Amino acid sequence: MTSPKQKGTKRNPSSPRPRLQDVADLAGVDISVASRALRNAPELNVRADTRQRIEEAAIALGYIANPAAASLKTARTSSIGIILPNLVNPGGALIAEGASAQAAAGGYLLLVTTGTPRECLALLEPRVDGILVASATSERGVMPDPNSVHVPLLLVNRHEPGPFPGIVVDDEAGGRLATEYLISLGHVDIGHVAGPQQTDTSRRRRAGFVAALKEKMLPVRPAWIVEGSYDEAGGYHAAGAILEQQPRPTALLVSNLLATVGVLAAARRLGIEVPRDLSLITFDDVSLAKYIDPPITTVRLPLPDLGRRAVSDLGRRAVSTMINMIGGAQPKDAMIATAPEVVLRQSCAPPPRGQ
Amino acid sequence: MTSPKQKGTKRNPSSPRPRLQDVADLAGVDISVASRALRNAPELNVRADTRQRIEEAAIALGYIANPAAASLKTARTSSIGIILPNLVNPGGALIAEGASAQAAAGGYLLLVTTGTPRECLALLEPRVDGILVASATSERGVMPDPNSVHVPLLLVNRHEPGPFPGIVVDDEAGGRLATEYLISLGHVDIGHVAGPQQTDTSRRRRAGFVAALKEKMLPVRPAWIVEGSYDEAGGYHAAGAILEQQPRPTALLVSNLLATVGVLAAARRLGIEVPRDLSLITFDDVSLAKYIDPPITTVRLPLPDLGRRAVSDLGRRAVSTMINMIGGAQPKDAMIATAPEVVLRQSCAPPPRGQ
DNA sequence: CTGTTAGCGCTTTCAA
DNA sequence: TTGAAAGCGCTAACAG
Repeated sequence: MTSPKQKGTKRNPSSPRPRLQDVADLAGVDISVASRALRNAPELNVRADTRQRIEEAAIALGYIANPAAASLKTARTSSIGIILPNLVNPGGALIAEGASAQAAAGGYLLLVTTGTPRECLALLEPRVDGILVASATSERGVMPDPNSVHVPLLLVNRHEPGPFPGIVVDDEAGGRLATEYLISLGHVDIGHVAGPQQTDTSRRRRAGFVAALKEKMLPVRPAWIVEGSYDEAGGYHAAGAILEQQPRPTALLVSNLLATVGVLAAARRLGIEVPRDLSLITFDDVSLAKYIDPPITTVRLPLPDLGRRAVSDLGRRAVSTMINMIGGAQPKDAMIATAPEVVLRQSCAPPPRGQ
Repeated sequence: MTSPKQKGTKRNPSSPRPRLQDVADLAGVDISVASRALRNAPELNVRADTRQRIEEAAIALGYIANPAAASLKTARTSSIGIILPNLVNPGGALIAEGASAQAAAGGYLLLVTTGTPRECLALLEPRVDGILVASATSERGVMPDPNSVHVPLLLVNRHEPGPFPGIVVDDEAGGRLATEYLISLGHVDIGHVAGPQQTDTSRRRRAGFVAALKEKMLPVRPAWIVEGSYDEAGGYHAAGAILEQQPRPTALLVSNLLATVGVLAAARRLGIEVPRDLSLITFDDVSLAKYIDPPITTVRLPLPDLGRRAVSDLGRRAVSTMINMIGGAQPKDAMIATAPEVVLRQSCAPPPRGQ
């Protein structure tokens, strides 16, 4: 695929990158003046015409500052890191896209990595001014020693007791709202395909589910609450375990959309028709939800369309908060207050007669 | 969300990061010796016991090298950048995950960004040793001026005439294989929901489709080849345009899986049953394909399961190639040779009688 | 308003 | 085998 022995070749395929000194020379000024002019330094002190010469020189040369050098001097990197469990689950991808947009707006580059915080930290930490963690954090050994992290760290969509603040959407309210909606349709026997209970999000969604049932004096049956991973296989197996029981629930709150695809597959296998025999409601209002059969009723947490593409508000807020933290703020856990809403589609119906 | 005025606060929440000098002091050696010892420099020249003292000191202090300083000195960053159109489409996400794994294995950090190459370049280029571009590149104005890129650049899953090499899987063979499979079932009237024709991948898939039809002396009807974006909406509208025609095809090759979800929705709307009235085959063998209804027959290009999760072989190879390029290699366009294969599921059947 | 200067933390000759 | 020293490109005092 590549020629085998080429060791001595020049690394840069084209001309070497111009340095600030080159710009200064071309503009006929000192390098320090060029530095101030190009950075709009607060104590600018550069005449407008001088500055224009410098900017023209920079453009003429295609000058781009060397961030390593700036970083060495200023001890900041203008980058923010985010650690996700993976890229294929739409929840994380949405957060990352929102975060990326907001970071760019604030003059930061977002570095996206996948894995556990422990794995990613050594690589990421020295290259960024702050780290967002959207991976699961509750299991032992996935979080780094707090003493070994030297930049602000913010948990996204989870909070944990401990030194690190978290920013979350109100998943509990979402779980509660979804459950109340099912109850309002007449359902009494409601189960829950829960997400991995080591994630804070899943625990909060489940807590909302349980709270709603209790409030309406409906029974909470532990056998109808089954945990599964946030993907099709997780939903498939958890739903199988619930739906093979006798009696079985007439409605299910499912942890996320991918799992719901698995739940639908399990229901088909068992000859259970959605929504006639079984109502389904879930989270993550991404476009897939409205194209599958039946279109899935979801709870939308604040992940609105901003601009031309779906972009995660949570990701945006996480980055704003992080930029404040980099500036020295020490926020406590924060809850994004936007009220969740049910997006009606066709996966819910009143319970079958007789039940 | 954050306390408003905290300007003077220390930036680092905990102790300052230890420097190499601290390690050297603790080990009682010169900083340059510590540098060599920790990096396993080729001309090592450090006694084993000295080296052990240094390593122990590094661990005791939790030393992590400052990449900005190293980078400034060595003019390399140990990072590779990848530019994707977005994170929500599983194709790109898979490539990024594979690339990330391979980069880590080679001692590189993968920086993931989304957007057009032109947008991302200034931010990315000075921070990485090489750039992978998996965004669309054919439209005018999305690629940067070749003279302004000073690091190796590799196009992933596309190739274009011009200065930048590309690495692709054999999408044309995939399109051909998929079409031949449909023909082998007896289909004669076959349409194609094509991806955006400004992407090289889509053009190659389409070329394979057309080639297979011609080879078998079957008619190629332009009205049955409709272009749509790589998402549910794209598939929905393109399929609508094809299936509302009279006569309509009995089978469709669809550009990707998300689009196929849209095609299924369009077929439902028109009362067309899959696979009885219409066979569907697509690309992207991700887990969603086997859980939706009906499970979708796909062509698998080399994106095998490596390790515990689906990881893109294409992403891995792109990174290996890039690491060679960083070392000076100048590869030509490369085609990953693995033969595509049909993954049989339930979206294909012989054409309905009479046709 | 502009120029001089002293490093940021690390790597890499080169001399001891 | 180790140590001394010169920067990498940029920023930020401070002096002119």
